[in-house]
Amino acid sequence: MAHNKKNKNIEKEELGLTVKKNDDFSEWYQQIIIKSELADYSPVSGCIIFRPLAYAIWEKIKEEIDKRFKKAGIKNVYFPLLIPESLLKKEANHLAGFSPEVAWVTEAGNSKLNERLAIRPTSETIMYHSYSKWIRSWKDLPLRYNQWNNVMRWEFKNPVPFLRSREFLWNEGHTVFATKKEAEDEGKEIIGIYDEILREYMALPSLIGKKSKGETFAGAEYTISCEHYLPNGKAIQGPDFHHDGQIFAKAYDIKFLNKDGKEEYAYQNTFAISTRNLGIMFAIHSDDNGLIIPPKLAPNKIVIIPILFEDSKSKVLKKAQEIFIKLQEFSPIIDDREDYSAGWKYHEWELKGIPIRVEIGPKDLANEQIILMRRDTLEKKKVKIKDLEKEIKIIIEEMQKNLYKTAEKLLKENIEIVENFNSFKKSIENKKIVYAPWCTEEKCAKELKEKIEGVKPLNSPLDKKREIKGKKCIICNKEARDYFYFGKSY
RNA sequence: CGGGGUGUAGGUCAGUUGGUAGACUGCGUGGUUUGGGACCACGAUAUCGGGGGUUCAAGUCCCUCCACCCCGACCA
Repeated sequence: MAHNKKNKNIEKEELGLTVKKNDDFSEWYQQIIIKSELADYSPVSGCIIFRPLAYAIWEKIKEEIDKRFKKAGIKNVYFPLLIPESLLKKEANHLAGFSPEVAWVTEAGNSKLNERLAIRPTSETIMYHSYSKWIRSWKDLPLRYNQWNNVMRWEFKNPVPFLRSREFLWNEGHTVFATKKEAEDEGKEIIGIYDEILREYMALPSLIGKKSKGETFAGAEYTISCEHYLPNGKAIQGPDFHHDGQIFAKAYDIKFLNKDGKEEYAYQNTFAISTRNLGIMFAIHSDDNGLIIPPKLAPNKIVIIPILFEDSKSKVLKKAQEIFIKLQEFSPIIDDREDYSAGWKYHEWELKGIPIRVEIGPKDLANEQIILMRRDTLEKKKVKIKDLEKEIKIIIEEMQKNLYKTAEKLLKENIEIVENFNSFKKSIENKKIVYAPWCTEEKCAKELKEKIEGVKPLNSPLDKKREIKGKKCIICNKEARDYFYFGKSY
């Protein structure tokens, strides 16, 4: 009956995702985030609430990176949230880059402050103020500090959970060296750490390369970035590393006496990975059934669902409990709620991205087996209970690899190499990232942006480049100086 | 910040020429169920985004502010 059909539709709308990833990415993404209980909106526009699931994933990422930073000799510190306006103003480029999106504290209680205080959009200015006091001699170097904190950038575009929020969490590494070479060498180490975490934990490939002049961090000499490709055809920047040369050192007076007793400005780097990468990861891996979390990052890797019938309930529950104890290392969830059907639970946990489901029912008891379902392929497999741990470990490995492979395929299939403007335009219209020769002049980047909305140079790979000799810039047709990736940016 | 759209129960939405608040879902309790979104009964839940105005009467008309969504300039 029509009435029933209508009810059925509403029911579906309620519980699961109502749109497909390929049909309406933006709506799909929002539903993934809200319905899987990763995050929720807050009363402050652009500031989201990290619910336990999202925060646990972030904690794990943070833990792995932090471990590697510490091993590399980087120490954690904490600097204040508020930065006096006078300090923020010291480096002109840096200020120009951030001032449009700085939030200010102007009052305390009923009294106006003498000087406005910026809520940090990033901490160079306040940290370097101290650095200039702390660094006196070559013996004080290198100084390698990092902080895990929140920053605020008052974006005017619509906020999107994780991908573009006004407050976000990140690490900001701020290091100081006596020589340019030492500073630049650190770049390889840091990008190596970020890349490892992206690949091994988040199952995300990226395009690593040097940013163009126009896209370089405000106040840096150059920027190395990891660029990702989102399923909606947009490119988005992940972790980055900036070599500041002596620019900040000169603005903030960070000098030291070298071994010859001569005064020198220090060389600096800054680097960061933010909670934006959570959004990138959720967007790339998840599907029409809901969230998919790479198993290495999933706080609960397994959900055990006992199939309960009146006559066998206690036996099945008992076995499920045994398995629950046996699988503790995977921090399992046991869903023994009696007021929901098994099918309902399957949908719920798929939506929430639990990597592996263990089904156990009366038919399985006799054979000492269970059914395993993996979230990425939705494949089911019968497994003997004695082989459970072994099989789960295999599936976790395979799933982690498979997610990476699928993400890599998405990235590779969406890169096209072009050498003239017309095919460039066509590729961009087809939502590709384009690899093309460029004269590297900023006026060409500007012209490009005017000709094709939202397109910008992403970066230029550090190695394995194509031969640039003899190639022409796809915009001005003059001699090209480098190959760059271009794309519509998120 | 510019252009467009939307705000009614926790969620999705209905609400006719203005006449005083509805559905489904979810939530609570009890019972029957449970191998891919089961069912029955009862129950709680709305300052109709906020403020102001027109009117005998406003969810409905007008003004204003706010929030959210889409598209742009900016950005991790």
